[in-house]
Amino acid sequence: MVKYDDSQLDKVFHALSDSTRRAILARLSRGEALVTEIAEPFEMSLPAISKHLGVLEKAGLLKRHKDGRIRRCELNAAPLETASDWICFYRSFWEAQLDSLTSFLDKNKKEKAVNKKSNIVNLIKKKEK
Amino acid sequence: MVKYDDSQLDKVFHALSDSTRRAILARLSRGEALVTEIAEPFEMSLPAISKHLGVLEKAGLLKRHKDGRIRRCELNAAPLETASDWICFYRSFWEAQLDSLTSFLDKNKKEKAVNKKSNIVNLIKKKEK
DNA sequence: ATCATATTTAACCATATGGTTAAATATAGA
DNA sequence: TCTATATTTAACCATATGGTTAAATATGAT
Repeated sequence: MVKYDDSQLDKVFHALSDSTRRAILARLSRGEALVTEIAEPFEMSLPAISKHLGVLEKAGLLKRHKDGRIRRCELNAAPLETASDWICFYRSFWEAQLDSLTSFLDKNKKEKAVNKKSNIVNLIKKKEK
Repeated sequence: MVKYDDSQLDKVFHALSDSTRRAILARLSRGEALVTEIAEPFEMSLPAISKHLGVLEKAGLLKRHKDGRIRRCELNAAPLETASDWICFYRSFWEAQLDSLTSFLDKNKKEKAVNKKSNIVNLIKKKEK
């Protein structure tokens, strides 16, 4: 297993563990926004939002650009790659649980096979709908 | 953006936000284990480990099988798929930041293109080592 | 200079978290 | 039945978290 930066992962996963913060990231995925704009859809005070932005910033997921009186907030998705990599280690486990296609896998080409299987599984899911 | 179960994601990401718990999952990825076995490498009391197991269990990442006096713990990676799906929405963002290959992408085949690009990026990374 | 706007900081509060030790529980074995 | 083993529960503690309101700060506009 590859070695990850524990304290970085702590911060990123913690930042993602709150639905308000996930919603803020979703908002920023549609483009930069001012603090006030970010806060608007939430029934929460501005200081509360400001704290959430701080948590996201410390996790490296958000960058604040001071621009006169206002402050533009920008998504910085890079740290999500580390989180994604960490989770991906477990992909073969959840896919093995999902069904029994795993038995077809050529263990020497595990990663490629897993990707192929993933596509098959998605096709099956779509047909079921 | 697809709709996710917020409280489920809250629990899973929170469970992942602690390095002890991530280490426990890593241990379980090598196979089932007893509570005592899980606790062994940590400089922490058994009740502390027991609490961590509780957090993982509530997130659905761990299953405990009572088997006489002992309790076997098993990894249940399924909830990680939801977390992975959530994060994957942002893949194009971190890849766009990574370099400028993005400009080659056919926006109508974004997902396929992103996968292709991902491979290219990995190749480049390997060459750099 | 004054006032309004955008945002953060400070001080506070209730609850959650991550740890501890000691006691309780359940079961295996002598 | 008595004792040792495996694990959880209870009670406690310090710190962190997520929220509040009020005050401070910084800048733009009149």
